[in-house]
Amino acid sequence: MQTEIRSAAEPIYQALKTGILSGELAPGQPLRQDEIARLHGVSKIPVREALLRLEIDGYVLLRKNRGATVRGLSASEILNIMDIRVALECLALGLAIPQMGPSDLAEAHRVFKQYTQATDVARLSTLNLKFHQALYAPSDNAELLRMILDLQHRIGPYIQREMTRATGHVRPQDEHLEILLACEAQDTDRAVSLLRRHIETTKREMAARLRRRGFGAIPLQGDTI
Amino acid sequence: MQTEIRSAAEPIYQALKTGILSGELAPGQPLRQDEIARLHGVSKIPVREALLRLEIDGYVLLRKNRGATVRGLSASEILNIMDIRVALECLALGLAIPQMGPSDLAEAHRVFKQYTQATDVARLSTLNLKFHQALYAPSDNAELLRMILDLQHRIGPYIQREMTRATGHVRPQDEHLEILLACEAQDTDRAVSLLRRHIETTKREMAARLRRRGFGAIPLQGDTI
DNA sequence: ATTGACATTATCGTATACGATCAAGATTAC
DNA sequence: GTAATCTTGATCGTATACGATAATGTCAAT
Repeated sequence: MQTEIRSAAEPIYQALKTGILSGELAPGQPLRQDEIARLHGVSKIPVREALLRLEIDGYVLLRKNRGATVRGLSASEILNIMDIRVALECLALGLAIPQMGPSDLAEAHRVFKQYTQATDVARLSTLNLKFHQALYAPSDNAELLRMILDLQHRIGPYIQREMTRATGHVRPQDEHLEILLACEAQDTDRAVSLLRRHIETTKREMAARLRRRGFGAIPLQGDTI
Repeated sequence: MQTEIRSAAEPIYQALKTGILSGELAPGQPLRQDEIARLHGVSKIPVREALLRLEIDGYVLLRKNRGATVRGLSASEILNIMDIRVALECLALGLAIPQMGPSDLAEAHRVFKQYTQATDVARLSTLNLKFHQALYAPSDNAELLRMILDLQHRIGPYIQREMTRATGHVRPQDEHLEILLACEAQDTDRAVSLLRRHIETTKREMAARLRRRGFGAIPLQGDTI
C-alpha cells in the first residue's frame, strides 16, 4: 500500500534511504532529527515524517524519545525475505503468463538484451530487477507487484554486494533466458519451476556467503570479497 | 516492517483504523486533520503522523494540500490480496510444520476448540485469524508473519461481512480440523494442500458474492445479505 | 578508584502560528 | 443564462517555540 509522500519530506526520505542502502549510514548509527533538518534546510516536522516512513519500510528503528537509528538486516532476515520472494514471485509469474501479450514478451526481451550487454555491477542489479518486473507485470495484481518490489529493494544491495559482484551475470543470464523461453512457450509450470530454482539458487549461495560472514546486522559498506 | 508509533499519534491511528474497518468512516469520506485534532485534544502534528501511517497501510489516500480520504478496497483488490494470502500462508505453513513442537499443536488445538464453541460472528473472525496464526508461528519468519497478519487485517472485515455471517463456521471448522490433523501427522504436503484449498474456496465464494454485488469500493457498513 | 546522586545538555514530541494551496461562492462579462 | 474571473474561507504543510525525556558529565561519598 504504497504512496507518494509530501514534498519537504520526500527528498529527505530518499536521501536517507540512499545513504542507508549505500552503507554510508551504517546499522546502529543514530539519525539526529535536528541535524538532518539543518542539513536539508527544513524544520523537524518533515524530517520526522520521513523517518516514520523509513521506519515502516524497515530502514530505521524509532524509539520514543530516543530518536532513530539505522537498521541493517541480519543474515536470517535476508534469508527470510528471500523465502517470501520465492513464494510471491512464483505466484506473480504464474498469474502473469496466461496474460502475457506479445509486447510484454518484447519488453522482457529488450531488458534481457540490455542485461547481456551490461558490465557494471550496479547496472546489472538494476536490470535484473527490471527483468523480473517485466515478467510479473502482466499478473495485474498491483499489491503483489508492489510487495515484490519492496522486498527486492530491501535486500537488493545485499545481493549486489554478496552475489552480483562475485558471480557476475553468466548464470543469472542463462537462467533468465530459460525462464523467458518458457514464458514464450506459455509453459507456466516450467517457467515457474525455473524461476523457483533461480531464486532458490541465489538464496542458497547467499546463505553460504552469509554463513561465512557470521550473523548479525550486515554492513553494506566496504568490499571484503 | 512494522513498529510502534508515537504516543499521541497511536490512539488516533487506532481510532481511525477502527472507524474505517467498522464502516463508520466510509470510502471516499474526507478526514479533516483539524477536526480530528480537535476531537482528540491534540495538535495536527500527531494527526498527520497517524494519517501518514494509515496511508502506508492502505486505509486512507493522502493527496498533497487536499488531505486524506478513506480508502475502501475494490472487489479486485480483495481478490488480489487473497491470492497473495494463498501464497504466503502456504509458505508459512510449509516452513512451520517441520518446526512444530507439542506446545505449538496444543495451542492450535486450544484455539480450534474456542472456535468450535463460538457463535458470535466477530468472535469467529477473531478466532479464525488466531487459529491460522497459531499454525504459522513456528515458521519463525517474522517478516512473513507480519505480512500475513497485515493482509488478514486488511480484508478481514470484508470476509466477515460477506462470508462468516452467511456461512457460519461449519465448513471452516471442518477444514481447520483436517489441516490441524495433517500438521499433527507432520504431513506437510497434505496440510499445505488442504490449506490452499481452504483459502481458495473462501476466495472463490468471495468472488462469487462480490460479482453479485458489482465492482468498485466495497462499503463495510450495513447488512444487505 | 568506584559508585551513586545531581546538574546540565542534547534531543525528542508536539503546540501554536503563519504562509501556501485549494474549493466554493460571488461577481462580472458576454 | 452561461462561462470566466475574482474573492473568501477552509484546510494543509511546516516553521518556531517550548516542555518532556534521556544521555552525559560532574561532584561527593565510600
